[in-house]
Amino acid sequence: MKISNQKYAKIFKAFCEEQRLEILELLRSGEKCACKLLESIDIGQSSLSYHMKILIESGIVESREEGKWTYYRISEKGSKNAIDILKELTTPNSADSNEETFNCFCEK
Amino acid sequence: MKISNQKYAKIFKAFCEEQRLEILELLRSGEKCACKLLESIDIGQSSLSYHMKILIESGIVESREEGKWTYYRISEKGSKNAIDILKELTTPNSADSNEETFNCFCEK
DNA sequence: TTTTCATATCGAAATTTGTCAATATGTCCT
DNA sequence: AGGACATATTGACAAATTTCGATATGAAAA
Repeated sequence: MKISNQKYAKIFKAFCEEQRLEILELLRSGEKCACKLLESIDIGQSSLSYHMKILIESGIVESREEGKWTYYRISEKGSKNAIDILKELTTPNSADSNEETFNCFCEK
Repeated sequence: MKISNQKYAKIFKAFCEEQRLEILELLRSGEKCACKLLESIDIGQSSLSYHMKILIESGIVESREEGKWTYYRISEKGSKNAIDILKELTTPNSADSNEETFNCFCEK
């Protein structure tokens, strides 16, 4: 339980920061190298690198190296996974192993 | 653009933190009051209150007051909205107003 | 109306995250 | 080999988030 929450939190870290959403927005129109992203976003090179690492660790972005350059793209698999998990996290789960009544009456 | 990214980031803040995922997990099995959540989670009362505020501001959780108690539940509407946005954020967008070529060749 | 209980808010401390400048690594070009 | 370039990593600082204890608010119970 704890372990998967940790993993899940990591996935959604990709989306809880404006700069990273901006990066994702740029990647929506196709694969881009870091240098291209740097041109479009007002951020230092090492900061971009930091964000790309987080995006990759979340599984939402994949990278591909080609010579000097690193190309980034949105991972279809990672995205689908994130959507599935988000659905799970917000779906009622009556079959859960919750030994207490479902409704809380606070009647102590 | 910037404004909606800010709004979107706020939504996904709900899911990028372990404690909040734990709270959501508890709410999946039905509406709960703060006192019940406090019993299950190792956290102080004011910290819980802080997290609930973030969850509510994200739209993922709704609350209802009844006498002394406040009941929290997962918002179906907010959840659907989050899923829609997540899909949008990760879907290729070739029709985007991007005047440059879609692929980056870094040929300067 | 005084007390008690549930939750919210505040201010300070602790922790985590993000930024930048400098440097490291590794590739291409001569 | 030597220089130029693209990206990663590091360490120090800045900023944002999270936590806690104390206190405020507001409803119910006595």
